Amino acid sequence: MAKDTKERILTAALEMFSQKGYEGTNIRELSASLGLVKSGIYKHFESKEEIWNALLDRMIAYYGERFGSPEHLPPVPDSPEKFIDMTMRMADLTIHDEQIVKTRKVLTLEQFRDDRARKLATKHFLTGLTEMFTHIFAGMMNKGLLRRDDPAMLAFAYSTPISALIHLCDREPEKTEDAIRRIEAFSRHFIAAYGVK
Amino acid sequence: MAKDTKERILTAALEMFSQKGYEGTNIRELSASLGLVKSGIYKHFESKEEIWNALLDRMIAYYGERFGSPEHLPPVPDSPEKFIDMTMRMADLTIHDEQIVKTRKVLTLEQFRDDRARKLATKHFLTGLTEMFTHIFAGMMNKGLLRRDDPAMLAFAYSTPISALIHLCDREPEKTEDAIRRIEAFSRHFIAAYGVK
DNA sequence: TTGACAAGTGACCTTTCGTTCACTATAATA
DNA sequence: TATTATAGTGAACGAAAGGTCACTTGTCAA
Repeated sequence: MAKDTKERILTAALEMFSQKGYEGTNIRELSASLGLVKSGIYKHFESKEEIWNALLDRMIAYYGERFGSPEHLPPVPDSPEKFIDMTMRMADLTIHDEQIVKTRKVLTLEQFRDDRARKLATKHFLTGLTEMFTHIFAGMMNKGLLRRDDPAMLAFAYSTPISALIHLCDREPEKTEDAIRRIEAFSRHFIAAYGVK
Repeated sequence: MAKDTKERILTAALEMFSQKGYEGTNIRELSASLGLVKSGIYKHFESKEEIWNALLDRMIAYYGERFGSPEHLPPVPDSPEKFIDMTMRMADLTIHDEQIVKTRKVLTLEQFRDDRARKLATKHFLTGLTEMFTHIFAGMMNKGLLRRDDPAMLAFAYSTPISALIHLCDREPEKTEDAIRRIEAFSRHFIAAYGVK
């Protein structure tokens, strides 16, 4: 039982960093949560900072694989109802997927301290969703589902309110159900305002 | 040189907490930034945690004074152009006022650790602006400046994109100019979509 | 002038931090 | 079977953390 220890350390580090931040996390506790004694960690990483950097590497790579390339863009929905479905599926995933939630929390906590975290935070919190919806809205306009307008502006106007509610879920998980309802209500309102009648 | 030391400590604490977070801040450095030696601080506060709580008290009180009561609501603008002016003045203040910026950063960093910070963060980042614009939009609908619609939904759709750009400024200050331009562009787009022609 | 008190100092305490190191157990390789 | 690399242990380290305390200084009221 060995070779995956490095992975297990990173997983535990994501968990702790997302709850207590980098400074608030200590190696003893981190090792203990893996059933190790603290010095054991140093067989796999040279320092706490190296753990942090490896974790960021993983988060950046994961983001690239998952959202980075055009072929991962979702298909353009061909009805308003399917558009709302897609939004709700995406929201559900991003709110409930533990790894994604923890990644967002870590980026929230470390965005002012680490430059790579800063950049990745902007992608997660702003540009990522906006770019995705820019593509979708351009497609929907071509299909006549949406009024002709600046797709990037619409994408910004659509994704940032949803993003705000996702942050709310991260901060106050007990409001998750309400937030999901509000995402759907907002989505329908948006279609009512910009959809082609 | 004496009685205001408590205030100076809180000011310095806001500065440091906003940059390094609570855990990342140490009392020696904090005192040094005031020209004190660390034990001097303990003449004014019993512990680091008491400084934190006092700072939160101040932030909560300040928020209450400034945004908490109905009489502080801005007047309902009586033209689209004045509405945009008001938005831009507010954005400019909230992006450039150092105390407000530091408060947002502290709340960002400590929202998962401290319950009062959690609640205040939600006010700062979501409900505060939304409530304000709900009032303004209801007024503008009455004046015939805005299409009749759910004012709370419009306020949510209007304030959260602006909030996202404010967060961007906190995170990447070099993008401030661009963000302010985008706030204005969004504001005009919003009026074009929902304003009465 | 003196006494009292608040403000600030510097040495010191304990705890906890990240890190090191000599050692052991294990399991695959030669 | 002997060897060797790998993973994990436990004691110890120096540095830095938060906090205490006896002491000095400066200010103002009595």
